[in-house]
Amino acid sequence: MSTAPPAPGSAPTGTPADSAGKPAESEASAAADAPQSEPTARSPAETRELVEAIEWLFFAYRDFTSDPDEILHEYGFGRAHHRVIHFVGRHPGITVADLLNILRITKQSLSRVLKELVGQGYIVQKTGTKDRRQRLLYLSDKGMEMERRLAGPQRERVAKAIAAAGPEAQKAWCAVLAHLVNEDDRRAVEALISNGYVS
Amino acid sequence: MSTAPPAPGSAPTGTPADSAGKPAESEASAAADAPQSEPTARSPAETRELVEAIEWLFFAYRDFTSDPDEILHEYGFGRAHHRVIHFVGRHPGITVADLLNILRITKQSLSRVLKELVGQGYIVQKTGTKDRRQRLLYLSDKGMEMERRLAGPQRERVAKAIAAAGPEAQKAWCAVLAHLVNEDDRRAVEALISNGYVS
DNA sequence: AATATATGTCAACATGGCTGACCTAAAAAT
DNA sequence: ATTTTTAGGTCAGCCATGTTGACATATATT
Repeated sequence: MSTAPPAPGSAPTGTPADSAGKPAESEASAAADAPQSEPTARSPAETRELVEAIEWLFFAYRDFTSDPDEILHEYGFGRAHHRVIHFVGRHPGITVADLLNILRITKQSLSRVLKELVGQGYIVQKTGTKDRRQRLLYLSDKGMEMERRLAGPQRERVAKAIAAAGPEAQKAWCAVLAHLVNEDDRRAVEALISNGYVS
Repeated sequence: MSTAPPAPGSAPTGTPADSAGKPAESEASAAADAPQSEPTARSPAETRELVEAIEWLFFAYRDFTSDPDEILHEYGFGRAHHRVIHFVGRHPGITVADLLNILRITKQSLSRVLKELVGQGYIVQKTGTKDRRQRLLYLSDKGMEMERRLAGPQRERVAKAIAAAGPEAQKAWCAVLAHLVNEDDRRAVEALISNGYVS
């Protein structure tokens, strides 16, 4: 997706996210005000590599989201729409509550884009059978076509990047990404991602 | 930084970006409308791994940007401020034009946050010596302290993720990230990142 | 029958993108 | 020396997409 997760970080939307900067933090640094665990001591070299890794993430995310953003513009949509289209596409029949949990936005924000997508026929809603309060969400044919257009260039970009980085890069890449996710959420996200290949 | 690159992808402030979704694209897929190169044919298994990698990036970015976002809130700032603070911190004396090129936003947008940061004493400006039209940007002591507070938790997160993924993960991780950046910009970004460790 | 849940909706507001027009001072070109 | 270009700023307004709070409805659950 071309999203920069909500405001969290943005940045490049996404809005890619923001990173960190600067030299060898004197002890005073991060512990200054936050009730967090003391920052692990690191050598200047380690700090430097860390800062560089963070900046690469910023720039990578900035460009990663640029392809879909352009396409979305043709439709008059934004990143928020892409996120919804993506997750509905990957989890046909997903509920509004699940979507809210994934996107970490308010129902009012979701409502706005969802209304547009349903109104213009990209997403269809069906009343849940087990629980009739639920609105199960599906892509229409039109929605699937848009989803494919959005996904195409982004997958191409990621595929090339992984290929260029060598054969074993994919596992390492995903492992780091997984460990960037909050520990509390990691198992749930993993379940979501691996069971998501519905059809 | 907690940015989600501009809208591009958007999100957690690191705004996280949007990803892609869905099953084994029938040939028609991404080439449908875009004048791009034909999407490389991929097996369902390859597609699946690709989609999963993209989703991990979304969730990783979402959480990656969450730490600074909270701290920024204390100051009454947003991700946009973090991005500026970060790059000024890492490139003392950076010009407005360079910053615009990195952030890929308009000068009016940058102006808004820069004005606040300068007004509240987090950033100081000096007139360029070679070219007196330039305003060279530096963090004040106050700005450096904020920068350290913002960077701390984010570095901690990345350091732990890399450590958890194994020793050689860092190189692979950065290699993939570098190749996600637009090819045209890659060399410039690399130069920026590696010469950035100024002090 | 009472309560809790899933979802929707109205209204108002904040942030941070954007465009367009226009201004100044300094550098570079003629 | 005059003109043009460049670095930067500024005003005004718009748009996308977050937020909070209050309230409504239908269905499940107790």
